[in-house]
Parts: sequence; structure tokens; C-alpha cells
Amino acid sequence: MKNSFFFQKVYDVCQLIPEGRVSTYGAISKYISSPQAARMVGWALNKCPENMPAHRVVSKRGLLTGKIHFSGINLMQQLLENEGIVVKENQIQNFKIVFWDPTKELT
DNA sequence: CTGTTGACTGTCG
DNA sequence: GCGACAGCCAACA
Repeated sequence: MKNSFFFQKVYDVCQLIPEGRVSTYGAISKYISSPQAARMVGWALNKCPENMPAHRVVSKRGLLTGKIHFSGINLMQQLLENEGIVVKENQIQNFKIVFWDPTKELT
């Protein structure tokens, strides 16, 4: 049992995000412990394993805040569009529609 | 070992 | 309505 259970949850939930759906740092962090821990989610995703769809995780407003850590700039957006998600100006349009909340979906 | 930073969010002012 | 501060945990210098 590691103390980094937080990271474990982040990785788990992140991979549990269904295709064509996106999640937010606050939702994941809140599902784990506190919504303030959203920074930890970003930190966990900073290691960004290849099996981690970090591109499905965005800020609460649907802004691709994490795309700056990706190889390029349009990479994250391209991946989201590939899933069927509509993105405009680094922001998810039908965000509330593609939004996937672990606290509600996983319950 | 101590201090700061970090892909954020919410509340106070 | 906009601006600044606080909080969570882990890793890096």
C-alpha cells in the first residue's frame, strides 16, 4: 500500500474515461480526495505514460490546458477530434455533452 | 533534509 | 464582474 494512492486513482480513472468523452482535473481530484488536488492530477499526468489518454483530461471549462505539455500544439486537439469531440480554439465545444464525471459514472 | 513548483479549482476581496 | 489567495500531494533543486 503506497501513500501515492492519489496517483493510482488518477491513472486508473484517466484510463477508464470512455472514448468520445473527456474528464476534468477537478472531477478526478474530487473523486479521489479533494477538488483542490486537481494540481496533483496534472502532476500525475505529467509523467504521461503512453497508455495514459491524458488528452482526455482537460480543465473544468473544457480548455485544453495540458496541451502545452504535449509534443506539439494541435496534437491534443487532434486526438480529441479523432474521438469525435469537437474542439475550437483549444476549447471543447460540446464539453458538457462529452464531459465524463467519475463521481457520477463510477458512483 | 528543506523549499518551491506544478497540466487546477474554489472562495474571499 | 474581475483580482488575488488558499489548499491539496508529490517530485525536483
